[in-house]
Amino acid sequence: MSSLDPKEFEVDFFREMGFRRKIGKKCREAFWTLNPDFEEPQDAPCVSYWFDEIPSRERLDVSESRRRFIEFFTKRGHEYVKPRPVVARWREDLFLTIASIVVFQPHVTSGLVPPPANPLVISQPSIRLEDIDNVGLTIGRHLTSFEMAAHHAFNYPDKRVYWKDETVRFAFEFFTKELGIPEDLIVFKESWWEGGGNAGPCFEVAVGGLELATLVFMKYEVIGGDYREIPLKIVDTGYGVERIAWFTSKTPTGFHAIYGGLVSRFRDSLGVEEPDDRVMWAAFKAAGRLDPDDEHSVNEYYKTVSKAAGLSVEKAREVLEREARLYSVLDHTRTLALMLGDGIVPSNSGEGYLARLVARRTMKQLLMLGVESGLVDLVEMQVETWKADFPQLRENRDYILDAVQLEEEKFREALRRGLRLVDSMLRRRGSSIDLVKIYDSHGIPPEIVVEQAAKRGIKLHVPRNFYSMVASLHSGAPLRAEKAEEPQRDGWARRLKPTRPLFHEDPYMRRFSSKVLDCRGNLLVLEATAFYPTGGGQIHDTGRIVSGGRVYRVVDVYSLDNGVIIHVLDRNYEGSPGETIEGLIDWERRYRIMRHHTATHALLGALRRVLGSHVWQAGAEKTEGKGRLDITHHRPITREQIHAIERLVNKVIDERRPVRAMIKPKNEAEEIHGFTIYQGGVPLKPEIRIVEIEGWDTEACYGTHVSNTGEIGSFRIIGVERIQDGVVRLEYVAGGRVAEEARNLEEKLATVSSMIGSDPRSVENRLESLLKEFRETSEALKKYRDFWLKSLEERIASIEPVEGARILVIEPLEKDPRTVRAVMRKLTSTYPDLVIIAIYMGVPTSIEVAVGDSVAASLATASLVSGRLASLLGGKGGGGRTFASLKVQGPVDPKRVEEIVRDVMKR
RNA sequence: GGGCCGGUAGCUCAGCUGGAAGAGCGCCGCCCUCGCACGGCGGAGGCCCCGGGUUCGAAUCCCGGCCGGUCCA
Repeated sequence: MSSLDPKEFEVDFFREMGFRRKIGKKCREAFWTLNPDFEEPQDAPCVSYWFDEIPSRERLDVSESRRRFIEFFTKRGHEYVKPRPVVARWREDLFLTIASIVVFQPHVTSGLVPPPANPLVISQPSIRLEDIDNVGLTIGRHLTSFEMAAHHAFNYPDKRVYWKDETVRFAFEFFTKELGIPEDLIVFKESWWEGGGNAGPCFEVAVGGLELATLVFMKYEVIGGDYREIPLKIVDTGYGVERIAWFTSKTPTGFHAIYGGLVSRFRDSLGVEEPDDRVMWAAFKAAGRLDPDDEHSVNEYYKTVSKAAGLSVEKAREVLEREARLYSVLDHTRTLALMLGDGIVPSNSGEGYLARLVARRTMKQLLMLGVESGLVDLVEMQVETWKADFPQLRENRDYILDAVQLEEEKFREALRRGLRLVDSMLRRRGSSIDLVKIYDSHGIPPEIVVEQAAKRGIKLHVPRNFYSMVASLHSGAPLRAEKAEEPQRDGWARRLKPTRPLFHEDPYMRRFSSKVLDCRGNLLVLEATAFYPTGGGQIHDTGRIVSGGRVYRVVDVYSLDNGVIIHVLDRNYEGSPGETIEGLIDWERRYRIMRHHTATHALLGALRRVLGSHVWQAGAEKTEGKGRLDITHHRPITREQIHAIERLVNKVIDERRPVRAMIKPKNEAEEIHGFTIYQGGVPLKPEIRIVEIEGWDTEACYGTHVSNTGEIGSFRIIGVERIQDGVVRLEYVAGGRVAEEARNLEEKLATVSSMIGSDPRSVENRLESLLKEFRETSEALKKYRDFWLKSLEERIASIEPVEGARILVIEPLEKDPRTVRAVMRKLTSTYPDLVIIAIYMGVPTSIEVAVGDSVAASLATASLVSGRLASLLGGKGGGGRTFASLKVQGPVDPKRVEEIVRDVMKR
């Protein structure tokens, strides 16, 4: 926002209290304060940390900080809302929950769905990975995972809750009354916030150098660089729970405040010696001014600490670098636990990659500390430490540790592979090897390569802008040709009213009548339809539409965003709007699809029970022939697991559980069933359709289902395949298709049996004897080859040499030129004076020439022989010193070939 | 979803400026030994991922696909 209106920041409270607006002398930023001595807005990197000098009433750890905040706001009319997972399952445009407002985007912020409470208070665990490489260095300012405590108010045009003035008062009261911070130390800096398509003015609240909260007043929508005021005005605050803990604890680093006793336990496991208190407090004082992205600032930081603590700069750097690694391991392991605890499966794409990224950055830090393994133990300590605050860590403990274990193994494997490669590069190319390329293609962090090179006595160094070099490698022209905009054949239908979905009212309806709403060409829109449109992983129905004695086939059905369902007919519709038609669904097909669809839900329930709750649907398709479900899972599924899953689904079928569909308000559905309902995506509607298999599985779903699991009949998994790292695809059949599948297998077995002259009962025995026969034949063939070789040698013995070369022309019976070549090679290496010509008669005839070493040296090379042959026989060819080949169009007389070769030798 | 790297003997890989498929380890047999290990000699083991193309000739070059790895959205 170029022209920020200063009026945006004038609140009654400031006037009442006598706050003054100032501009920072160095920082040039506007701020509000009661303190006549403040000349800067009191946040890093503008001023140093000095909050250690501000007395705290009491020391609050993370849990207590959170509790106090929530209590403060619930006492002031805010309703508590439970935090959501750190994986933003309800967002299609975001992988991780990066702030509390993300919880309400986009459905609440756009006005589509009311907030779950208003005003509300929440403490939302959030993950941000942008600054992952700075974590540790800034001793607590940067974290990859943190809790954003927040109170939100949503002001609608017809319902005002509260706005800037009240928000600022709350902040002031919380900091002064609840935390006991002196009034004149609190500073409100004017700023501007943007994110997730929204924007607005904000205050950053800082005390003693540490920013503790941001108060955002979201009132604009950002559309292509333009700011448009929106009717819904949102108070979006963010208080750093970890910062409150740090502020009140007065520890030299944030990590000491957040992790408490875990710091020394990690210190012991990683072998990082505890530095002198003086060094740490010197770091504290200097860290506020540190800009971690600026090499110069980082060097200044080490210098400042070394001076204050009486150490050499090298020593200060060494100590602080080791400390930074310790802290980043503390931070990353908690982040990893949280990500896995909310069910992320590490992989090489999507949010899975982000989990892998965190795991690998952690292992890199461990390696740099000289620690080879033990990530699992560290994560386990985090789970133990935080399980009361985040129950998902306790619930998914086994999965978390197993996934970490696997990641550790995979990284070790990648490292082993990569390092071997690096080694051979170092040997071949020395110091000119490309660190960026090695990282990008093989995942070996540059620091590790440098270390490896040092072992071989080669000095390399990591460029300062290493990661931006990696980034620039990826920015190169990803411009793909935009898909040619399909001609909008159905634009006219966008203005129609939504089609009534009869398939929801009665999924068993197979014939219906309705009025034609509109039609163009072969596209037909009805008032109501029982034809299911492709969607939610379920394929569309087919069938017939009968009108005025004419019968049309329905070949495709799809729906527009506005709920209008379009039937695609096999030919142009000849009727007109208003007339009544009759629709007939291809019932056998539809019923199979329904069974596969309900089977899919039953299967997912079984998968989550057998494999764990990290299992999420990653894609699905249900057709007449089979069901297909892709799930997130880190390990290959074993045969035993497949059997257990299959048994469980069949049990659910036998239990005849009722299947119910119902429409529920979004908030209520989420509250009752949790986010696991969003397996197949997130419907952006205030009310969503829920399909529930009683006591087994509940999902938001648009599809048609049978009314009782008993109708699925039977279930069988017919295929399991790993389609990418972290994703497994299952294919399965239900009902009558199970018998068909069994029949097909049986037919195949019968065919195979008869192909080998047997029957299904004795097929194994027959195959065994065939294999034995094959082995014996192969051995016999080998003997004949030896025999052939011997007979050739006899012939060679009787050949009259020409100019000292013996010429042998053969027409091998062998089809495989490789075998013949082996023989030719063997002979020419045994008899260096030998020239062998092999002729494979055919169209075209191909000829191969092998020349013994001494002939090639003194008389003629193979390429010379083949060249002569080619020019005299009318063919093409060439070759090397001892071997050559050529092709000739028609048949060739071996005698003539021999003559030509003799001539070549005589020259 | 995209970029990059790779797919050759059971394993690890070399060969990749086109010209007769290789090494080390492992396996089998023999020698050595009372026996084992070591050592020595000999041997078996290959759809060079698949499909097209270029070429007299492709593991090697080109195009497409499959699979794996990796980085980034």
